Amino acid sequence: MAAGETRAQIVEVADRLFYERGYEHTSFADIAAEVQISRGNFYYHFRTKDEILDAVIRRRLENTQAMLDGWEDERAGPGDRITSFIQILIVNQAKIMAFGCPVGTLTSELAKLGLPSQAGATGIFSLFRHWLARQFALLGHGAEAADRLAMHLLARSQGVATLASAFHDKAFVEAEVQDMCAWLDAQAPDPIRLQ
Amino acid sequence: MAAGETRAQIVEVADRLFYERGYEHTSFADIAAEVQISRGNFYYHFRTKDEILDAVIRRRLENTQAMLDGWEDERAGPGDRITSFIQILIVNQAKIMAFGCPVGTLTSELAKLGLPSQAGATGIFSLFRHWLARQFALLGHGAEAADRLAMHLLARSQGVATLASAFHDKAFVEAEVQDMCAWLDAQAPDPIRLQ
DNA sequence: TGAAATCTGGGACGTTTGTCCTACAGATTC
DNA sequence: GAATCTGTAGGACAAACGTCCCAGATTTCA
Repeated sequence: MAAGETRAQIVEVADRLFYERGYEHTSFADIAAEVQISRGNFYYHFRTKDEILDAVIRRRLENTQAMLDGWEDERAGPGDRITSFIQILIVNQAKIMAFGCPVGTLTSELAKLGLPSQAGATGIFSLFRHWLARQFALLGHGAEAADRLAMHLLARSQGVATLASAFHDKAFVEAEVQDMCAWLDAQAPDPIRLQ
Repeated sequence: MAAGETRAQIVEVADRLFYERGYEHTSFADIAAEVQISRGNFYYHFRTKDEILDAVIRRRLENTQAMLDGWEDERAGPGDRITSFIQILIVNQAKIMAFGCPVGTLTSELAKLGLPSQAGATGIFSLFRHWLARQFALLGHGAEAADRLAMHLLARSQGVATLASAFHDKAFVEAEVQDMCAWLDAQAPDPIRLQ
């Protein structure tokens, strides 16, 4: 098999398992079994668990950045782009109700484990934060206000994800998404609303 | 030592360690070391890890109920009581910034582990949910609207806790708390506001 | 073609995990 | 005072963990 291919498969499976089972509760053997390689081969690509975690976080950073860039290309107005962010809760509803938000739950777990990779996981949050802040700035808000709005929206979506996985309540998620969209509509400071 | 005393100490330490390190990352040996008892003695009181988890969840249910009951006695109006709930984020700020919300992070972890105790952890959320809903009902909202408001506020505080532990941003927590209090002020449906 | 580099499989290591057993100390009861 | 019950200590167990080594298979390239 090609050089990077096995490695990429490992990272992809690890990414999924870390999300579904948690980092600590996922073992080398679990990942190797799903990729269908031996533990020895695994060790050739990743020598420690921290290395896999770093690779997974890097992968998530790249995927997140790509998703945000994609929205920036597809969606004409900043309001529509922010709406795309809010709609993640609908698009990924099934997974979120089962396992929570991938970013939030990983960050929480790493915070308790006290691993240095915690900073990387927070970095994924930062991508969303700064991207959202930029969109709010495009809506006409000053830098400080835009960041506050970004953090506010990020917090709300995190809260919805947490309660969604606790109560498995689809109607609650939909109501909150609608509420966030309505809130967004009210955040255009100038009379020219979302174009 | 008296019968229940050692047992109570075990549950108390386990409660703290499950919060600070996570359930999975806390071992029998960790708890026994902090209580300063032998693993053998530990086994006399709790035969499996699930038993400790159940005891910890029961303890949290009781403590939470006691806290809510206390607010019901101390605080005259439902608005003040809800404010007490929001203020948890300020009172427990240091711990929340370090380890997140005890309820939210435990629920997330158990959801990934697929343990049957997950229902118990969600029960702690339910205590807050129904207590908050009752307060909103006392403010004059119908049962359905009161529950929606309760879930909304619960979600917001969860989101703030998650981002607080990710970014360690004290100012953000304070701004969100202020915002939630302002939001609460606007939720009195009749002209007679919080008394 | 043959040597070198890359990739893979299978097993081994020391440690830690949850779980369990047994022996003993102190109190309680008859 | 003997017998019983309750609480404690310390060690033993198999399994799983992260980590590591090494002998081949495969590919690369001179």
